[in-house]
Amino acid sequence: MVKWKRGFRKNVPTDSTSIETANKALPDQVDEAYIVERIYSAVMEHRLPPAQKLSELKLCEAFGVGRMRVRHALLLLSDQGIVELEANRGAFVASPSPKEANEVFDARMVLEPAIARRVAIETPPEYLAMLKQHISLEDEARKYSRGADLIRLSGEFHVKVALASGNLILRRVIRELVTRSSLIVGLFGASNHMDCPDGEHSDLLGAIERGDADTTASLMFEHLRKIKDGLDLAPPRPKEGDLKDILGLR
Amino acid sequence: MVKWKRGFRKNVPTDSTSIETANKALPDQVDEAYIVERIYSAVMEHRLPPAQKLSELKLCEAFGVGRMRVRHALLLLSDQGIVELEANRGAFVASPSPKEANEVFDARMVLEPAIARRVAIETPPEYLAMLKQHISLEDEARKYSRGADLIRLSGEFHVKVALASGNLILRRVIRELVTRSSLIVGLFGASNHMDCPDGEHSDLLGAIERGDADTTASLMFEHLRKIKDGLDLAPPRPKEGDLKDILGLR
DNA sequence: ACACCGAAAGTTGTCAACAATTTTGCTCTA
DNA sequence: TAGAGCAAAATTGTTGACAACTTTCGGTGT
Repeated sequence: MVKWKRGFRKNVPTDSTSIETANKALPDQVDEAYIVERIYSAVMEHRLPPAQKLSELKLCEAFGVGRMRVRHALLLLSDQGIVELEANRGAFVASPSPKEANEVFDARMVLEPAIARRVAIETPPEYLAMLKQHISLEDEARKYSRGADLIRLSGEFHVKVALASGNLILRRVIRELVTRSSLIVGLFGASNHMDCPDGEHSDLLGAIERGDADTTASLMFEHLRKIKDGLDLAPPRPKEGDLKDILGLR
Repeated sequence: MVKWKRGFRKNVPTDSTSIETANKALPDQVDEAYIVERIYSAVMEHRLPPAQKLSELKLCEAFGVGRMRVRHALLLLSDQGIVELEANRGAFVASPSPKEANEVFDARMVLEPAIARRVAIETPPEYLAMLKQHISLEDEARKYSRGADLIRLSGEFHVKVALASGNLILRRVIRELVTRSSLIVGLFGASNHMDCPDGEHSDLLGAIERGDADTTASLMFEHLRKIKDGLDLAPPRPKEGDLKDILGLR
């Protein structure tokens, strides 16, 4: 994310653990980019639910870092729509409104087909191999019903397609949208897990390998439409105060 | 940019003046978004040249703000590639390498035709009017040879096209790329100002009005290609140390 | 004159204390 | 018991001082 060209950051030895549950050893250097990265991941894996409070203190302890680092990371995340800041109240995982959800998928349906088309037209072979390998990872996760992995992999596939364009800017844009989509699916996803349609990624890769640009683009478009249609965006999310409606009182 | 939901930071007219020289009355309350906005504008108008040092102290004085605000703004800008941070050395207006320049235009040539196509297919009429008015502004600037305005307007046109999709996410993405393009044109622009070809924006708008999606997309693509071809990206910018080569010594 | 070295000045990075605001919990009253 | 009001606790926002690092400048020796 943010790179310091000549940065040396001192060690922060801590065996403190995770944001929530996972326990990976912390790297020697924890900078904003790392914190952003971890929160990204946690959102992608539906481990951080929308509207989750992200307390500065707890994040400081979790990462073994001063408050400044955490605040910087949260500022960056808020700029990308992953986190919402409320003055004097703190940071919360974003909780997109149906309107915003629409906007995100709308944007994806415009951008991703174009990117996929471009990838179909010209892909460095190493990226093709990467995509193939990714599909097999997805298959494996599906085979053994590793749901959490499947969710993450489903999103990552789209990021990797963008990466296969060889253009890191495109990757960054899509990554941001995919992460927000993950929140959206968590919020509005219907019970029947239509969010990761079985063979579609594989079909897409097939079209890319054949160099069939038009098919690739339209497969991507339909794929996204299907995901979006699987959501339940109709009823505007209750603002606070509509609780009575929700609970059927009144 | 960053929004506080319950913060009363009065927001401010975001019109363009310079950071350094022009003196518009500062708004009552200056927040990060305002600073970011102003630096954006200054870059768009080629008033902040690439590699320009952005000293914290000077920015603090210019905006009449504490160091924290300035640092937050710089962090956000660096995340968007407008500013580069070097540890212990400070912030500089980004100075894209030819490779990065390629990447930016590459991304634009993938994304913008897709967005323009979408706009051609379906545009709310108020946005059409906005685009028309913008073109007349450009014409006027050209007529009276107001070069600085023309540069800014040329870039803004692309942002407004994205805005005409009605999708603020798309607008944001394009705005970021256009701003970086402005830096790139400043760095690599050939002397003959091919950067803002005369009638092309007008042609584009024509195709949009006709609802001719394919033509719109291809006009946009060619337009960008023309701009990119007008750049001189061939010789990798000298890294420090290659001075001897440049001067023909050795 | 030139290169090298070191101290001083200037700039950025970090931390801790303080101020402002929200949230929590308690008490009192109807 | 429910609710309003108030004080305490907790959390966030801000400021200023200090540490770390870079750059500049002047002196020294060759």
